[in-house]
Amino acid sequence: IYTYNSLIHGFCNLGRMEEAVKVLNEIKSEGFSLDIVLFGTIINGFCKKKEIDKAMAYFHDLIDLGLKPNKIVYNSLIGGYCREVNISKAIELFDDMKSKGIVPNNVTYCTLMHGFCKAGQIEDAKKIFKTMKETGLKLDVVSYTTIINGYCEMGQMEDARKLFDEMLSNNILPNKLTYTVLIQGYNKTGEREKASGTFNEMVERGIVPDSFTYNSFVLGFCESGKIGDVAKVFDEMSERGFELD
RNA sequence: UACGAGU
Repeated sequence: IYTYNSLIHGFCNLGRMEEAVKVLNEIKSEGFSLDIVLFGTIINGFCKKKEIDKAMAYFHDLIDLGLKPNKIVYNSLIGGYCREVNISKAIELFDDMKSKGIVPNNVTYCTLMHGFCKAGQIEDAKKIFKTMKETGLKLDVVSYTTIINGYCEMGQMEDARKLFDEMLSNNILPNKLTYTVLIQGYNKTGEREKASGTFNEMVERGIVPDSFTYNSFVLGFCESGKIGDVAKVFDEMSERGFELD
């Protein structure tokens, strides 16, 4: 059943849900019973494909079979609704999960914060972040990067930087996503020097930029018409063995 | 064996 699940997971990652479902049905016809992990895999697959209705159908199926939805299943579904910016449905599930005694974790909260940010509800995202601290959850790099990204999208770079510093003082190490988010934020506000400073800081910390980081960084130069700097970065990328696509 | 952040 682990093997089957891995196979289904693979199809889900490729977005090939018809085949994922086929494997799931094959398991049933071979007389195995579906477990919560298999449901979790298929539900998450449909959530990622923005087919939340199908995901919800499996959610009801598993309940009908007498299985109990767990934290992962709820997190996936909450993420599915957030992806289509249906915040009220996401919150409905969030409440439902809590009413069943399931305690939200970092993933749950980050998913919600991300959803709020996407919906432009940064204030609500901030509230979630506050709740996370109050409940004594161990914030991690994803928690911080998610909320920092919310501030960056609003162009509130002073606050973003404050949170970044707070993160450091809590001994949570930023990664390339954290830095990329900051660079994009500085691009948004037109603070080119800070974008460059952030990029340099990242490299000094020994964090290796990837194509997302470089793209964001270069975009800043493009927007200010500094084509010469773009060429410089391209050269550096080639030296680092990056294929320019 | 399934869930969260960046162009």
